[in-house]
Amino acid sequence: MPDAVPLPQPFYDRPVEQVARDLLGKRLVRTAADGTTAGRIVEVEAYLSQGDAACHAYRGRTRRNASMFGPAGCAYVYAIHARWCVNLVTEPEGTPSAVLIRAVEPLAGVELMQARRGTDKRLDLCRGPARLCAAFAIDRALDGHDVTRAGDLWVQDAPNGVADFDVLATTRTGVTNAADLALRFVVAGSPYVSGPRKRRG
DNA sequence: CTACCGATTGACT
DNA sequence: GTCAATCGGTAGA
Repeated sequence: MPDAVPLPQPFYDRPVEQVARDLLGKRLVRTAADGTTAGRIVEVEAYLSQGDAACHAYRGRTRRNASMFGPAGCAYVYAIHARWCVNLVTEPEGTPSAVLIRAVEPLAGVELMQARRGTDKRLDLCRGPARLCAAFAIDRALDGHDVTRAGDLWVQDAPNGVADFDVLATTRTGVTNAADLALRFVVAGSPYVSGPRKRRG
C-alpha cells in the first residue's frame, strides 16, 4: 500500500462508462467510529444521464437522486428493498450519471466486516451492493459525501497504474428497464463478484 | 394520508 | 433453480 492518494475530482469528471471501467482495481476505504474497512473494487455498473431508463434520474430530479445531479466525485447512496447501495457520481454538475459499486474484495478490517454482516464467509462479505454497504457501514448519512479527499469514505488509487486483470463487460444485474445495455464491468475471474447472470458481448 | 414499486438478499425446492 | 420479505421513495388522492 504505497501511496494513499485519493482519486482526484477530474478522474470522476469524465464519461461514466469510462470511469466505471477505471474504478475496477481501485480501493474503497471507509473510516467509521468503530474502525476502518477497505476493499478492492471488482464489480461496478454504469448508469447514464441520457437514454437510460434504468437510471434513477431518468424521470428527472427528486429528493432521493439529488446527489446524482451534483458534481462528480460525490457519493449517491439510495435505499432499495430495505437496504443501502452506494454510487459514485460522474460527469459535470447537472449531468446525472453515476457508477454503482456492486462488489469489492475485502482487504482490511475483515473482522469488522464479519461483525457487521453477521457472517464469517469472506466471499460473501462484500459480494453484492447492499452487502457491501452493510460491511462498510454505508448509509444515507454518506449521501452526497465528497469521496475525493481522504475521510469517512473515499477511493484510493491503486498502487500501480497498470491493470493486471481483464475487464469483462456484461448486462446489468437486476434492472428491469434498459436491460439490454452492457454497462456492468467486472474483474474477470474474481471470486468476489456477485452472481454471474447472463453475459453479453 | 395510502398504494405501489424496486439498481436485493437469503431462504428454500 | 425459485420466491417472498423488506421499507424508503414516489406518485397520487
